Amino acid sequence: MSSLMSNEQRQPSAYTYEYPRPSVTVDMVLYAFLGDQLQVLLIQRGGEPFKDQWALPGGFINMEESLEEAARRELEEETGVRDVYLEQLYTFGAPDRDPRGRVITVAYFVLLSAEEAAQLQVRSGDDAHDARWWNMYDLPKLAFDHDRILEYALQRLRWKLEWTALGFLLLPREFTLSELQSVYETVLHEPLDKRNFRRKILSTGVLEETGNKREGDHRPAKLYRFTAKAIELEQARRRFP
Amino acid sequence: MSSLMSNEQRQPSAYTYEYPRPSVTVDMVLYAFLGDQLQVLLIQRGGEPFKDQWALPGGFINMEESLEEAARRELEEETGVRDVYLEQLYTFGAPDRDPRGRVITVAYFVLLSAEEAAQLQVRSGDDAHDARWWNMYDLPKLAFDHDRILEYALQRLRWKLEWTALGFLLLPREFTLSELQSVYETVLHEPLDKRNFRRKILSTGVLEETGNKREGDHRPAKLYRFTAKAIELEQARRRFP
DNA sequence: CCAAAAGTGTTATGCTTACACCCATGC
DNA sequence: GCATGGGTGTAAGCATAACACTTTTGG
Repeated sequence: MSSLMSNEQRQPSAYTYEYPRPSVTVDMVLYAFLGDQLQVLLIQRGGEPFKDQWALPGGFINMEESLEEAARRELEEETGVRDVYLEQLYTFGAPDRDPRGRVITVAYFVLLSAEEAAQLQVRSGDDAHDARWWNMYDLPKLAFDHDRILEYALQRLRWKLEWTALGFLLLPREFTLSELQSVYETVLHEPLDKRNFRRKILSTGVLEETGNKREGDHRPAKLYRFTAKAIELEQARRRFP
Repeated sequence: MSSLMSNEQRQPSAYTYEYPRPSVTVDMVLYAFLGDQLQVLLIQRGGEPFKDQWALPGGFINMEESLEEAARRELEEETGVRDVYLEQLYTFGAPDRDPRGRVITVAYFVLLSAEEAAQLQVRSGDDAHDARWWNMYDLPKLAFDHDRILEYALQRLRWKLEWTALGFLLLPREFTLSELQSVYETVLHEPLDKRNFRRKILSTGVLEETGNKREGDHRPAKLYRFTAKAIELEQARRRFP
């Protein structure tokens, strides 16, 4: 169980263990709401395997950081963003999910506000030669088992919006109720009644008016922000018993 | 990224990698409902670290099995039970959670019926010298970060019973409504109204009468079983929007 | 004045909750 | 016959869902 380095010569590339060990990575599903669409950030792989195919951003963990620290570090290295909403999603570990060998990945789930998505700039790293946002409902073929990870992430996102008021995490700091409704309709993939939506979301007390208006082509709309208590308030009423 | 063995001499204990790798384990939280109490199976460690302290059953994954296969294999090796309700809980990977080095654990969550719990027999393995059920609300000091894992597992179990009708997974194949209510009250840690509980649980259609009665000290009680559709029916009504 | 999006109330229905007494059996 | 747990119904309050028109602005 000891994690000794090779004791003959201190060469790089020499970590020797009594039993075989898997590699462990973190992969991130970054969601943003841009151009009235639910978008996911993918990178195009620059090397084998799956060269030129699209994949989730991510990378190997370091030995001295926690899993969440690894996710936040990779996120900052690859996109420059920090202090975002992030939670662990699921751990994928089928033995054949990576042709290079046994690689277990801990998937994370990130919701970016419009401001965070705008300031994001991809540092095309060593093994990525492109990166861009994709419409969640029109994705390319994906490397590894990343299609399964995205399917799972969409389930989680839907669950979140069905049961909590966290949809505003995907919007700018100030937003209109119509914009918020658009997020819910896009994620849940169904139309919603405007009056019922407004009544329900306002009744939770997580939103407050900013006093400002969104000027546009037509009648200006009131702007809202979410209140401090909103994020931890993942309130949901119970079904049982 | 290659997982070559040492090429000098083919000794056991020689797996050499270019970069350091963590060990990966699975740990299992086994719940059963015994003696009107919510119980958790713990093993007493026979070796260092945390010698003689209580811990969750679990073990290292093999290279050719998936995470869930590893969990089911360990479960069968350590307790003899198979084909149980099992789901992935969360992955714990703080760098200092194991004093022997970097060990990441994927925690699993198991619900045992009364029959499964009864047939369970612990094969005291190499590093366990005792094993027994503990009341979930009166646990000993635990090894590693297993107290955090159990806290998380209890949250998940509560969530499950609040939102689904899966409480019967902890009972025998035939059970009375009072027994089922007792499971809910114990897990949720609050008293429930008998009439409302019965109406609600019966209205879901996941239960059916077996026609048999539980004979006992007093008036015999009708016995129920869950219907086939019950397990996948993790129905819950939405809060938003 | 026209187009476009913002904003607003009411009603019917069904679910939730609170609450108390009789029933069947063993001893 | 009494102690014990099994079994049952109703009414009030609340949340939900369905539904259409007026308001405000820009061009």
